Amino acid sequence: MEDSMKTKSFKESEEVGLRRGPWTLEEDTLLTNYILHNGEGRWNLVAKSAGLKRNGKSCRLRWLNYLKPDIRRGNLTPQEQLLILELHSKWGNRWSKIAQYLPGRTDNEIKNYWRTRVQKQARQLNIESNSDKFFDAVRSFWVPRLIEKMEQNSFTNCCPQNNNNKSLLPPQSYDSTSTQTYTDISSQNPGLSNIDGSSSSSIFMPDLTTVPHFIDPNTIIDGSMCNQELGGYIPEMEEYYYMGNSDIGTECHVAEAYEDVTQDPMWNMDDIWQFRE
DNA sequence: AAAACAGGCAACCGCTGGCCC
DNA sequence: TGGGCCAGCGGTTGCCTGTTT
Repeated sequence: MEDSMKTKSFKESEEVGLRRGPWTLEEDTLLTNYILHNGEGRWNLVAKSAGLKRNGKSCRLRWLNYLKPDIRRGNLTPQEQLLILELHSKWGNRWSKIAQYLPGRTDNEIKNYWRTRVQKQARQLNIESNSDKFFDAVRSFWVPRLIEKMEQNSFTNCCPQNNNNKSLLPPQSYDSTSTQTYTDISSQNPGLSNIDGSSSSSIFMPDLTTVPHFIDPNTIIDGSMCNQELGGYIPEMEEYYYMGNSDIGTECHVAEAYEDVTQDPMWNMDDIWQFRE
């Protein structure tokens, strides 16, 4: 960034007495309390009314990326990573659009993930992160390994329960108030037409019938709840979808155990790339 | 133990497009 | 219709923290 521009902006902020840099706990509290009582509204007004010496932009960013109650924290799950890969292949760096399909995740977080993890791996492989070569590497190695992780997760977190009880009762929701349902939207949403495994121009979303490491059909039955995690969120429909297998339960909630694995270092992206060795 | 380095992420920036007057 | 204001977006920076030397 050009120094002169930076200096100018900084001076402008100083001239009107605006704070910059990291937010304090007190500022967070002021902003949160104000929004919870008055709603978001115009951000410049929010900043002023809340008694913050910040500009509206800064308040908006802080709220959307950090303070908003439904923000999810922790590592991205393999499911989320797959979805990001898929959606990025469709839309490129349209972070906010991609974020719409990952509830609780912010565009900033996804962008950071892409730059720090995906592009890092591309660099280490010495290939362009948007090149065909990289896409091939992702399709051939990354996706199967992510799916393998999901499979492990199925056995670790879901299947013991299901082995004891074959019922299709949904696991506990991570948000007990949520009534969001899963729907097979493979035939409903043209923008996601490839998620049912049919042929399409998409290169990332795992084809459940052809990806070599994918769970076998028997596992899908026994671990049906787990495998409904192979999906995403459709903002327009306010619904979750899962990929294919429309014969399994039509309503399901996100497993609580699912939250736990997001904290697990097993989801570290680096070990997914061990094929390099 | 301390310095150097690298990675991750929060926050900032300028640009763009939509809305309103 | 055009100008100003604002929110939202993607790109970039810089700080903090963990790791390595």
